[in-house]
Amino acid sequence: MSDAARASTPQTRDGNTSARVADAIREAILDGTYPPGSRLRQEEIAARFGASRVPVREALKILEADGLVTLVANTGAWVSRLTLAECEEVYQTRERVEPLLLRMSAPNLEPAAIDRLEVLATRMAETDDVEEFLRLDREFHAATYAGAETLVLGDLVTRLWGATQPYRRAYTLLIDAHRQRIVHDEHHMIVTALRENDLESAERTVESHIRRTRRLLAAHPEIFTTDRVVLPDSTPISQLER
Amino acid sequence: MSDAARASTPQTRDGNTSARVADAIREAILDGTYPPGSRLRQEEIAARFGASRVPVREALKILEADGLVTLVANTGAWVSRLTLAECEEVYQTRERVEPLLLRMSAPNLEPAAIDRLEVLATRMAETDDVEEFLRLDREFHAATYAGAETLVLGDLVTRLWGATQPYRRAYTLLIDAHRQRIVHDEHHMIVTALRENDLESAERTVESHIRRTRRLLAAHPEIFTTDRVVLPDSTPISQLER
DNA sequence: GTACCCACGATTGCATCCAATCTCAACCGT
DNA sequence: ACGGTTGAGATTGGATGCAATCGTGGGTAC
Repeated sequence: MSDAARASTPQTRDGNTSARVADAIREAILDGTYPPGSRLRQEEIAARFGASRVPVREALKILEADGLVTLVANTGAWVSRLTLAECEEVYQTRERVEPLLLRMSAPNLEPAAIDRLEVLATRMAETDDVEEFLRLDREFHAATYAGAETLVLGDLVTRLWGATQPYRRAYTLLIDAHRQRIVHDEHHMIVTALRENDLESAERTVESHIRRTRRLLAAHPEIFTTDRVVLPDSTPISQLER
Repeated sequence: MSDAARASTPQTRDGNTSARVADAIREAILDGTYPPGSRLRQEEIAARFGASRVPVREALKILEADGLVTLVANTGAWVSRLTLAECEEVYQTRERVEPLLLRMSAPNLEPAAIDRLEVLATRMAETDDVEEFLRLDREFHAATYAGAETLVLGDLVTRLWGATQPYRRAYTLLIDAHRQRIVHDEHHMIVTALRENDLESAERTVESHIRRTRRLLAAHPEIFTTDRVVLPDSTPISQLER
């Protein structure tokens, strides 16, 4: 264990190192540090977080249950790589589930929260940084669902977002962010529907919002077939380590 | 480690003890051996499966991610207990998701498979054993979804079923199985819709089938508030060990 | 009699160690 | 030259041991 690592977790024991490690790995996967297909070595991760391999293995099991990581017995762990079909499946599921979550959330959204949604949608239209675009998009929809006092469904949606995040990134990198005019229109439509308390319309807008993205992804199958993965800093990795 | 346990897993290592243990615990929860709220002690489980505590802990983490188990740091693991609100949430999610899964499955169901569905529905109407009723119900719907070549969505539905299984049992125990006439009618309606390849109708029938169950559960909140849990063999446990 | 406190046992959390398995490259045979 | 095989190194899987934490019961003060 490195001294630096030990310093960050002095000797206090919070009793949930594995959860912390799982969250950290999850975040690293979502922000593109670990792209799909990349290998996760227990020892390396353990060293990075100043823990032993046991909590790392527990974290990997958690992430496997989340669908973010694929484990092969006695062999190793890789960041899950979705096929186009699986990705479409996730999107179709989101089309059905997220409108419901929005319906549960909407009645509890304060006017101030809706104003903030508007701000987010506008900022999203203005940025041309891909990573910020993704972050804002995520934040927008999360804020949209923030009113739902839900445990199960919120977790589920978070999971579905997580599973498809790398492909959203790949797609956004492919398409110029400024071309996504309609995305911003849809976001503003959602805000309006929420403000007018038109649940029916809000549900339908989210649904078609997701469906449109699904179709666009399906129109770019090369995102799923290529071994080349472009990292956020534009460093191409031609052959992912196996 | 007991000799009996060691005999069942001689010294061959399959490399996925934790997955095996997780499956076994999951099954024990689903068949009512571990009712909601009961405590899961690592050492006891380890002894039961002839493993050390490490794979047991990994299994518990997996089950926690599945929502079947609730872990508290430095304190222990309990079989998750849903509130009525959470249970309704799961059912509402199922109302949206299962019709989709059925739609994906239906085109791939052979006529023979549909015949088998009919048999299952009929047998279900004839039995008066609660456990068999539950088993057949599960099998019926699983067979209904068997045509879907899906990884993500199938897993999701399985998970949702798992989370609510104990409450389905409690409810079924409450209501006389023979009174559930309408359940059988709904099942036969699903079979008919599948046979006639009427996807729209099949989707809607499943949806209202689930919705009806949700409403019935909501009409019996005592299932969720009581500490008394009736085990399948009718052994009442008044106070679950904490 | 009740409320608070402390110490002990029970249980979990994590690190270390060892065994089993896989990977990969060099080697051999054809 | 090419495909199959084998052995060393790398990596994972699991068991044991110890430290930290929590629940609980007994004791004490008020």
